[in-house]
Amino acid sequence: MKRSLEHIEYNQDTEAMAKFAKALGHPTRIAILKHLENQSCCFTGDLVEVFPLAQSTISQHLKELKNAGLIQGELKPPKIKYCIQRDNWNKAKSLFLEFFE
Amino acid sequence: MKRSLEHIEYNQDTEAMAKFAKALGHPTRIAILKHLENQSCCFTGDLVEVFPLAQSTISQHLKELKNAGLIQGELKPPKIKYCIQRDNWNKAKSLFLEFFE
DNA sequence: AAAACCTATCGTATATTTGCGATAAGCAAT
DNA sequence: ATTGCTTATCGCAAATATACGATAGGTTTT
Repeated sequence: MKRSLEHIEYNQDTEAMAKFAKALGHPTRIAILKHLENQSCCFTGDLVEVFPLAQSTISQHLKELKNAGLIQGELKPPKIKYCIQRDNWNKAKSLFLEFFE
Repeated sequence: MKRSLEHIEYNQDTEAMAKFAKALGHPTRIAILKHLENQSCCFTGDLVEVFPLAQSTISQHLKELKNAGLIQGELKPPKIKYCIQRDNWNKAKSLFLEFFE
C-alpha cells in the first residue's frame, strides 16, 4: 500500500470501531464468537473439531480476535481457555449501538 | 488463498454479518457513513474535499459500501447522490444488536 | 528423561485490499 | 460537435489477509 500521507487521523471512536469491525469481518471469526457466547468459554481444540479448518488456521483467527481485544486467553494447563473479553465486548457493543442509533 | 475445502458453509446471518462488518472494517468507510448520517446524503465530490484521499480512492470505498448494500447511489446529473440504504442498514443494525445482545 | 498432548509460530503460496495517477464514461451546457 | 464537470474504472505497486503443513514451545504424565 502506498502511504504518501502519513496515515489519516480519524476520530478515536471511528478508529476503534473500524478495528472491531475488521475483526468481525470474517464468517469464521463471527462463528467462533457466537460459539464462545454459547459456551461462555472454550479451548482451541474444541474449535478445531467444530470447524473444518486446520489447527493453525483456527489459532490464527483466535490471535486476531485477541489482538482486537474481543477475546482473552487463560492458561488452564495443558490447555488454553478462551473467553470473551467483556470490557472490550461492551465497548464494541456501545460503539455499534451508537453508530446505528 | 488456498481453498482445498469448497468454501465452508456458515449460517446465513453469520455470512451476512461478516459481510457488513468487513465493509465497516476501515476507518475511512466508517467516517463516510457517519458523514452520510449527518448530511443524510452527499456527493462523491463532497467527500473528496473532506478526506485527504484521491478521488479514485474515495470512489473505491463508495463502491465497497455499495457492494455491501449499506449505501445506494442516485443519479442527479451531473452528480451522483449517495445515501444510506435504509433496508440493509436496519438489517445490519439488527444483526449487530442480536449479536451483542 | 522421555513421551504425549495442546497450542503457537514459521514459512510458503495465493488472494484480497488499499492507494495512486491516468484514463474513460456519462451528462449538461455551450 | 466541443467543452467542461463529475464520477467510475483501469493498471500498477505494495501491504494484508487467508489457509495450509511443518515445526517449535510449553505442560503434564509416564
